Formats: sequence, C-alpha cells, structure tokens
Amino acid sequence: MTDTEGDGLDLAERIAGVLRERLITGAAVPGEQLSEAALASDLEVSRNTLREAFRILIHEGTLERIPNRGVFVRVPSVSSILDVFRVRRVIEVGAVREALPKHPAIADARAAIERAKQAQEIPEWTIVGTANMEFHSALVSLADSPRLNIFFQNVLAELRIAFVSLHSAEHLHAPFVEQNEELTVLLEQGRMTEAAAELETYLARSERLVLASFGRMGQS
Amino acid sequence: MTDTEGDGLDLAERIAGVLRERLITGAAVPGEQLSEAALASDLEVSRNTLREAFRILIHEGTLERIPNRGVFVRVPSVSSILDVFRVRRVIEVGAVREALPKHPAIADARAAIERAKQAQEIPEWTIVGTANMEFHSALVSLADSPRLNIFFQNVLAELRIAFVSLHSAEHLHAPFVEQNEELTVLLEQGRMTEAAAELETYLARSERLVLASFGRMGQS
DNA sequence: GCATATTTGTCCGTATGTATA
DNA sequence: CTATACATACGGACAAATATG
Repeated sequence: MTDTEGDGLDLAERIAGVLRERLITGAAVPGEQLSEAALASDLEVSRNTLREAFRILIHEGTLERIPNRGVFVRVPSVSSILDVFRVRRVIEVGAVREALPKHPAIADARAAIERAKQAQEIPEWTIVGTANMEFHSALVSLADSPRLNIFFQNVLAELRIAFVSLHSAEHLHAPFVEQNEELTVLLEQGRMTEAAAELETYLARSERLVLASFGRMGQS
Repeated sequence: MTDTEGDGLDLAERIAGVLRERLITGAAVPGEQLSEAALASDLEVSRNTLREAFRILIHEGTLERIPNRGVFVRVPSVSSILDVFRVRRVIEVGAVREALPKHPAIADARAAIERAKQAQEIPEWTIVGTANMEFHSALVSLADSPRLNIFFQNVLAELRIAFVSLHSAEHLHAPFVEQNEELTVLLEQGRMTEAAAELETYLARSERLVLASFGRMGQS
C-alpha cells in the first residue's frame, strides 16, 4: 500500500510516486518547469522513463504539458478550483447519500477524524491535511467503486497543490475538523440524508474559503 | 475535434487515439497482447513513443499492464462491469438531479437522441451505440465539470469494449432509445427529480441486461 | 528440469524542429 | 535574425524476466 518504494511497479511508476511526493510537499511549486534533462539526471533515470512518468502525472492532472515547451507543475486557476469542487459535490455527496449503514468505510472515516484531531493538538498541519483528505476519500469509498476512488484521489491531489501554494493549511483545515466529526456521527447513526446535507454545506463553505484565500494572494 | 489526425497533440497522444479507435471498433479484442515491437513497426513509431501511448490508455483503463509481461487489452469482468455502473449511477444521476433548467447540454442530449433514432432505422447499430454514449456524456456535462466529463468518457469507453466483445449492440441498445427519449423530454421540461429517477431505472435495467449477456457467453 | 529464444524494461546517442535570448 | 537551448522522436543496445521447445 505504500507508493514511493519499489514493489511490482516499474520504474516510471515509482518515479511518478516520487514526483507526487515533491508536489504535495511543496518541493515543486506551481508554474515551475520540470526540465527533462535536469530532472532525469537528478532522479538518475533516463529521459525516456521520466517522460513515461510525466504521462502518468499529466493524466492525473497534476502536471501540464505545453507542446514543444515542456511540462510544468499545473498552476491552479479559479476555474480549476471551481471544477474540483463541482466534482467533489457530485461524487462525495452521491456516495454519502446512497451509503449503506454500518459500511466499513465509516470506520475508516472515524479513524481519519481521530488522526486529524490528534495532529491538530501537536499541532502538525501537514498531517491534519493528510488526515482530512483521507477522511474524504473514505466518504467516497462508501460507493464501493475502485474507479471512483482513484479518480477522486487524483482530483484531491490537485486541490492539495493549491493548498500548498496557499501555504496556510492551518487556516484552511482547522475550522472543518469539528464539522467532519459531526458528519461522522451522522454516518455512524445511519442518518445518511442528513449526512449528505451536512456535507453539502461543508463543501460550500470550504470552497468559499479556498477561493477567498486564493484570491487574496496569487492571481490568475 | 477529430482525434486520429495531427493537431497540437504530440505523437504519443495521436497514437493513443489510433489505438482507442482500434479498441472500440473491435480491431483489438479483450485479452489480446499488444506487442511493443510488432505494434511499433506496424504504426511506424518507435518503441519509446508507443510505450508513452500505452501509459495513456492504461490510465484511461482500456489497457492493462502486467509487469514484465506486457500490455493487454483489458478483459471486462463482472466486477468491472458492476463498478462501471456504480460510477454511472453516482455521476450521471448526480449531474441530472442538480441540473439547471435550459442547460445547453440538454440540447446536446436531444441531438444525440435524434441521431440514435435515425441510425436505428438504417439500421446501423455501431452508430446507435455511439449516439447513445454521446447522449449519456451530454447528461454528465450538465454538471459543467470538464474533469467529470473526461473521466466519464474513459469509463464509458471501458463499457464499450465489453459491448464489442458481446457483439450484440442491437440487442443492448435498441430497448433504451425510447426510454432515453422520455428522459430527454423530462429534462426539457425542467423536471429534474423525475428525470433522475427515470435515469436510475434506466441504469438498473441496462446493467441487468449487460450482465445477462455477459454471463451468457464469455466467462470470467 | 534445462537451455534457448523472445519480450519487456531501461538506457544512451543523436537528429530534427520549435521557442526564446 | 542568428544563435542557443530544449523538447520531441528515433534507433540501437543490453540486462533481466518470461515463455518455449
């Protein structure tokens, strides 16, 4: 279940994992060009395999290719953020609304919440952010669809890059841990319709906050 | 808007387009291995670029890589079909339920329906199939989310491969043209909740039919 | 069970075109 | 406008894994 080290994956996928890590830790910033030659020698792989890794991340949405110019870390725009939240609304709310009571994913959501609360007290905001994303991934897995799960994970990764460039995880995550807690209680009680409604308001508020932070600093 | 000829796309993406075409026309059958050397010389590209094209199709879900063995046309399984329909239920129904009245995509849906009805009279079942998929893509675009659109297209492509291997497009599509017509009328009248309900029953019936056809022939 | 042929995985060198200083 | 840097694409090479006789 790890992803930076070698298993049955080939080199390109492992390299893609390394790049993913660099993106969410902020080691690579939006707009930055990823030069083939430089990165290849840095990561000690050939340019060919690096290009294959690029293909993976490009289709995941975290990198962008400009023809004959190279690949760049995708810079989040207002419209892309709006899009990500539209996706979240359809998928997360849909998954919650149709969720079965006592679904195992509810326990995963609970576990993620507890991790978030613990990290909040240290405080370790990167971990809070990770736990929060795992919480929402758990919500999606209520739909029991592997395809939805991986797609959703890609979309969330995009949002995370935007968070990094806002470098204000605390401000963005803190207000929501409590609300997610309430949502989880509703799930545990099998009150799915109410949970779906709660999630809707969560997403609306979160979207507003992200857009506000976004507009406050970097433009585009 | 074409996709087999060259635009601003690079070679690997164009090759991916060619392979996509081969897959939905049945020129490549599920389970078949796509040999790097053979395909590269056939398509007159280098093995490296072919491998990049593979990455794209693998991520789209139509091809599958088995480490150190090569890439194969993904063979649809019962669980993958179930998954595809779970995805469709969440996304299509979600998009329809929240759709705005008079949304431009409704006209697209109408146009696709008319194309399907025309092709049905020729009869040209491949075109009926294409029009049907465009109809459902139009439903998804009611959500105004580019990311949902392309994801959904990939998922539908998978289903289409399953259809090809069932080589019974007539039997699978014909009963539904009329039902989609009714659905479109509801959309045009702004009765989104009823349309969403209609779509739910459509998907349930379609899923049953596909699974039945599937179980009747090829195993796995 | 073994030796051999085939194929993937990965790398390198290089030619060509495109964008930028 | 020339020069330079870089992405794009190709072909060949070789080790390692896999399939075949």
